[in-house]
Amino acid sequence: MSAPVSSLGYALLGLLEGAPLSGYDLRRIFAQTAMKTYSDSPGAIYPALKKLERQALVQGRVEKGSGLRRRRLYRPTPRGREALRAWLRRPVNREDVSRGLQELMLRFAFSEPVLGRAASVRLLDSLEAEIAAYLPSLREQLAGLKASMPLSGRLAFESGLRTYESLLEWSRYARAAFRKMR
Amino acid sequence: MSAPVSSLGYALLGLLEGAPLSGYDLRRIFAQTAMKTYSDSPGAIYPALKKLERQALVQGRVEKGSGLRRRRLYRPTPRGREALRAWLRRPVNREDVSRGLQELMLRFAFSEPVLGRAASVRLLDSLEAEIAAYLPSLREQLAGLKASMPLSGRLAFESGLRTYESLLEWSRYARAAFRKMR
DNA sequence: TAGCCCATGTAAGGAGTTACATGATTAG
DNA sequence: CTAATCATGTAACTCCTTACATGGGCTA
Repeated sequence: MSAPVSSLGYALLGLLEGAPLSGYDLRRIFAQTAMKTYSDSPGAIYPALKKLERQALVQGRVEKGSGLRRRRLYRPTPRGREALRAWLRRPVNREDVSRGLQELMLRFAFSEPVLGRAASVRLLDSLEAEIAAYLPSLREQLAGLKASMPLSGRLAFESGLRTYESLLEWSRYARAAFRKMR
Repeated sequence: MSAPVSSLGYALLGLLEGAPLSGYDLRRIFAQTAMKTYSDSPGAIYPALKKLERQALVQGRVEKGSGLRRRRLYRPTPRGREALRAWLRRPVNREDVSRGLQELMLRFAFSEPVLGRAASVRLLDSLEAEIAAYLPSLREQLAGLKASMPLSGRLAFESGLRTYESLLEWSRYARAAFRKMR
């Protein structure tokens, strides 16, 4: 019974699945790329890597090579690879869409290289289903609150609605992209 | 020198500005409305309220009235009202847009009832400026990584781009809504 | 040889999570 | 009178934040 893996933990596992990386590499990725959700602070990354290692999900070893500085490169273990896959295979649920979409998008980003196109499309399936189920309840809520809300509150709410609507459109676009590549 | 106020703290202050509420009321708001970003757990709300009270930003008092259960109703103090205003007046910066838009939207939602339309429009101004400055760097990043990225990674990135593009459109729509109401 | 980037780490503290505890009031 | 709901709270734990510490190697 391994302890639960945090969102940051999965992000690290996913990146390591692509290539062995050091803590410093990972920090640079979070600092420089659009993965701004995750902190690049050493106080976050290094302890997280240690925890994954304690859980036997990754293994770090100091790079031996032409007189370089000590650099601990981490690789996923078989158990780590399996944990990542299980995470990527989880169908999208209400929580995933109602509470921040960035973790979901990270999952989607990793899905194809790790599990293959079919799994990515399955993620899109469940994403569309969840959004389709969520949108009406949001629209209802808006209709109910419209009268009592200040204008800027209503507009902020509508911005949320638009986010989900445009995500649905994106999902269909993503589907088409997968079809084209077959 | 008051200690910093957390995102949750501002959310509470903003809601209390509208009407005096109890911890339980606030939990229900977070649980039932679309403000799913914030937790409705008692272990989050009650300590946060106590902290705000320690900082003299809110004041709680037990409702006296027709034989009711004890209910501690909180109201913002003058200092609390000023802290909320200062938060709402902060112009949008890169961090605000690159790292989760929900807090930003909360600020916008409170802006009009607390500060008035002009302040809401100023927020839109700085939001549009930030997005306009951020988008090109994202597009560049995408162009650079396109080749080395798996398809689902590219698509996830594009979903982020679309989010910002549609936020720009929303901002113009929001502007128009304010003009109409003049 | 000074200064800068590479690279890893720790310590203290803040804030949220889960789970538990407690008790009052209302509905059936 | 029993269950559900209202209402507030605490304790233990985890995780992240900020700030500091350390030292190797490269470049001017």
